[in-house]
Amino acid sequence: MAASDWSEHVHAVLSEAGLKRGGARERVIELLAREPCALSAVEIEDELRARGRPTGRASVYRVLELLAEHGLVERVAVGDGQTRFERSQPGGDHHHHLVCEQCGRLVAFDDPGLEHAIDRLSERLGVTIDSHDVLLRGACRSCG
Amino acid sequence: MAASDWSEHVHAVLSEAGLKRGGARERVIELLAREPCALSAVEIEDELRARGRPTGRASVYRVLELLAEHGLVERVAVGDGQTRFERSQPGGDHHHHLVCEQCGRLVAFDDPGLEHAIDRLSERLGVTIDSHDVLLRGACRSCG
DNA sequence: ATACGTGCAAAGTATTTGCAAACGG
DNA sequence: CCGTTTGCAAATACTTTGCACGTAT
Repeated sequence: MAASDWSEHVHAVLSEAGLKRGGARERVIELLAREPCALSAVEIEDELRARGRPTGRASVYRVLELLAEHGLVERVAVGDGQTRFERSQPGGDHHHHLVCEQCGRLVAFDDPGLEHAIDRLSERLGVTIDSHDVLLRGACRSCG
Repeated sequence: MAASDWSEHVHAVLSEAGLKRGGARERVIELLAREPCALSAVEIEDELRARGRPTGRASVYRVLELLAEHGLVERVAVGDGQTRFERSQPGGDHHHHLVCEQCGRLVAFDDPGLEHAIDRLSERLGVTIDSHDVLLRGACRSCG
């Protein structure tokens, strides 16, 4: 799903829910649409300010919470004390992350074998899995 | 590895590192030795106080940090704003967690298929993976 | 008009740090 | 003794909440 499609999808869902548009929300959505990978609320706030579109921190958090409730963004926990967010891929398509222990960068990847292993695991355990996260720590290609 | 073995192992490593024993550290280690699954610093502090062995919060954090540095505990991030800790299994043996969205409980499991999928993934991506975490969200057996 | 949206400031929670006193080897 | 460990309190960092004002429909 392209960035612009995601943004349209978000607007459709929110308007369907009877919500109105507003500046802060538009700014956060626009930013997330272009930045596909895991940003924290503070990073979003800083980036918006840097772009000359300062936005209240509370609004950023509220927008992210709203988007998460509607399944429009995913929360990504990297294990530092911050929650990161990224737009979700409605096609059931999704990715996971590798945190490079040297440069600190977040690298996204996907792997059908991994997804398959999780499906089989769900059957074996006899539990229902709504969502899952896989976090790898190691050295990325440039650092390794 | 049994609880008492872990505790001995911890003492051996720390004494090897030239560290001295102290009350707070002993209390945290003893608790972790008996509780094999993911406790947060605050939970540890509360539990110790409940057992009539109150321990300063800062000490709990310092002990956990120390144990983590020596690879004696693993950090487990469940995505609520807290870091949890559990003793690590030196046999290379380790487990992952399912967070039940209904009762909030943490269920541990392990799965060779999953570990295998991650090994193959590491080769495919051409990266070095030092460690990994898998977090499932869903309904546990009692709730599902 | 009337709900929804926003920003500020204050409060809340998790974690870290500075420091002086207590303690272990 | 001397360096480690501890506890308290203060500082930090992230996130949430209350409230008055602004705005979209």
